[in-house]
Amino acid sequence: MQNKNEYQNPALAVDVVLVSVINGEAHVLLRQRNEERLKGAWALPGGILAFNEDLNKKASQVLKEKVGISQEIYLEQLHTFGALDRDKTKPGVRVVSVAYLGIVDSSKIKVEHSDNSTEVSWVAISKLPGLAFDHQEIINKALDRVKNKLRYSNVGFFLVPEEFTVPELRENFEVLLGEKLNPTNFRTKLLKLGVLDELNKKKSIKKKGQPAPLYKINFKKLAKLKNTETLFN
Amino acid sequence: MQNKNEYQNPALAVDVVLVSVINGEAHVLLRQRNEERLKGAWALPGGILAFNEDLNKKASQVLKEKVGISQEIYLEQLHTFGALDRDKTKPGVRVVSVAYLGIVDSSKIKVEHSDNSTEVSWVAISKLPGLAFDHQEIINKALDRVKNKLRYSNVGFFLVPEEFTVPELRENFEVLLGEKLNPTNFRTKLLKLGVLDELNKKKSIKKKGQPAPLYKINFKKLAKLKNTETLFN
DNA sequence: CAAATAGTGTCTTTAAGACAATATCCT
DNA sequence: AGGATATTGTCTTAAAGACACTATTTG
Repeated sequence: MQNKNEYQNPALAVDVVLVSVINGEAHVLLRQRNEERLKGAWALPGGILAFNEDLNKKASQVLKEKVGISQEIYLEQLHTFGALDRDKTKPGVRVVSVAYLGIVDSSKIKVEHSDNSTEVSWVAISKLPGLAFDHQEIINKALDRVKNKLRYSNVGFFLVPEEFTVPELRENFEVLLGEKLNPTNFRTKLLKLGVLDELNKKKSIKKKGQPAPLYKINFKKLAKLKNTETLFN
Repeated sequence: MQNKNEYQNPALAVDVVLVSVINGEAHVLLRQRNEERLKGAWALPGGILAFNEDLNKKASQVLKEKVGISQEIYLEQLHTFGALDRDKTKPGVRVVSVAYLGIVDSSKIKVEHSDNSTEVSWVAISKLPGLAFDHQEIINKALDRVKNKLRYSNVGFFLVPEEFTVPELRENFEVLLGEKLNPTNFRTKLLKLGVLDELNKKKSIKKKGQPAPLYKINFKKLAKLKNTETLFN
């Protein structure tokens, strides 16, 4: 009955892992499926690539359609998952997933319920429910990638709102890297990069102690940095 | 009952970029296609993923089937290419390619003609012919990845034969990075990594000057290195 | 012995890391 | 004032880079 499989192509899905730090913990954006298949299960926003859809455009389109995000955000291709058993609930079905990683500040992101999602929500990494398919594995890979990229690139700047303080940014790094960073040295290196414009305002994040000055990223200067000019390298 | 749309999924190909340094220049392994489609064109070794084939196993299988390589080599997933126009010669055809990157020492690799390849050959980057599909773009991405990974990982060790000299390894780095490295400092850092066993033999690569001592990689020690312990970081 | 290549030791410069001192805000 | 948080400056240590010097081979 399934010998048609020989010449049938696997379906191609695009799944997106949006990562953000909220209240001192890493979160990812999940939706509760409203499709027939695995209805009610929590999963990454994703969709099947149609025959005439461009792969690179699909990720942002998935975000728009499934979770109502129409803003431009930082997205990069993460990895393609094609294990035979990645859908353990239905062995005959074959979907290969091209996963994308997005790094955002959740407060910038306006999420809307689409009728296609029962529920959309930022979920803390420590409180992830059982996820559909191999989405847990995809998330693990995404967090791993973030951790590495924070060290040898400047994607970390996408984690903070337009106006932010140095301790705020540092805390985001600490959360995702899983280690404390020396506040003094972090600050020194950050400012030496020369991509921050100081605003004449201050903000007290913790509601105690000295408020920290607010900065804004100078994206023109950021774009001019070489590959090797990062916070850590 | 199968949904008709499932038959309209794009085909999934796996293409492999094997990179090696030969005579002081970066090379990639190419084959001349003997398939009906684009017969005679130079292309990366690749194949279509069957419905019941595991993605991760496909890359090494492609190498075996298309260019007769049955050895275990270092392979990692590179990127998935899914532009609508990646096959410019036949707009109706849709193939999404999952590209893999392999880093090898070509002298270790035994290539065999399969009846499915007219010709198989290591081709210098500077002498690449026009390639099928978007394979030039895939190669560019591969070389870029190698360049980056040499700086923050230890994949460089896969470039040299079992027994090699420090200047040999350094030259491979220089070629792929596109810049000269200070011999003294390269050597110092390399030996400080502590993953080389010195053999009691010497070898004169250039047939002139003082012969350099031969080393062997201690893979046990190499495996124990942390992510952050690399030649450059 | 001269030319070529490899390796060693040293010095300078730069970055990383630790830490004490000072500043600012809140209650 | 006292606690909490932030920034500044300094000191120490480690790594990176430059370079002169020595060693070993070939012709």
